[in-house]
Amino acid sequence: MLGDRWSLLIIRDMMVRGSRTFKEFLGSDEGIATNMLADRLRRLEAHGIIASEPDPSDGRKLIYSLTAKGIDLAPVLTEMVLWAARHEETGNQALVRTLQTDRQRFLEQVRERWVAATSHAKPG
Amino acid sequence: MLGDRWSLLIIRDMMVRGSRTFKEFLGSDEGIATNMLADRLRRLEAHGIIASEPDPSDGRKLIYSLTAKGIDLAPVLTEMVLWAARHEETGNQALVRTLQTDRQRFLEQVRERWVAATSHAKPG
DNA sequence: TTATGTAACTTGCAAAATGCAAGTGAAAAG
DNA sequence: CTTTTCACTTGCATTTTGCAAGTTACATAA
Repeated sequence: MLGDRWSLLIIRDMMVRGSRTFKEFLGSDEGIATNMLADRLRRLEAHGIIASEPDPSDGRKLIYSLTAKGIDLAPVLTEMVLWAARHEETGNQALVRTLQTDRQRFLEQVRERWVAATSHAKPG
Repeated sequence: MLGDRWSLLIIRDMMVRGSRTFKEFLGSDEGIATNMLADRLRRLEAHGIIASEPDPSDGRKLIYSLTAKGIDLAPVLTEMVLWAARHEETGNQALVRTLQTDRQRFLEQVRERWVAATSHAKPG
């Protein structure tokens, strides 16, 4: 269900880079094709990992966000980043150091940010 | 590099079920085809995640084992299992409870078992 | 020591997934 | 009202996957 090249990268972009729209996902380093991106977003939404809603200030845009199920993948992604840092050339040095220093704190912050963003999006 | 359907399942089988040979991998629930399995084992070995050596007591068999890089994926797999347990129907209830109770202890045991197995395989 | 079995693959081929390039339609900007 | 922008879709070539049927080297049983 996450066993393909793109799904976890999309989720990572949402969690780490804060990507929220189709165009922002396209801007990621890996270069996903538009049809693939559309398909993966559809599947992730079907699996309840992300949700989408129209942007109130721009009718063309859709805002994608992580569900609770999606944000719960943070520990998985975190361990992947730490593993890659130990054994592969790694991209985001700043993130790696943050995680190495205090992973638990980082995870709490991710969740807090998510709760804040979620609650003001759907008040009630 | 782990972004395909089979690689992480193979590693999981090695860590959780203790699979060590081609045939044992084939016996897994998911039903991987022999050509796929051969290809994935080759790739994982090329990436330094697993290693293989001939079975001294049976010249037909190859014994696959996790490298240090491979065993370091244990935290990733652990978090995946916990995530799946929270949000999906989950298979190995006993494992899930173990992880929920004391993940850190479990990871230490995995590593100890690996060190023991590795050191008597290559003494020195 | 010959026949049979088994382990770890390989090969051939059809089907599915992927990726590129070029649309499309609706909404926003100029 | 024309041009852009955004989120896609479509068509098609390429690549990956998966099934079934070999193949080769070793092991076991008669």
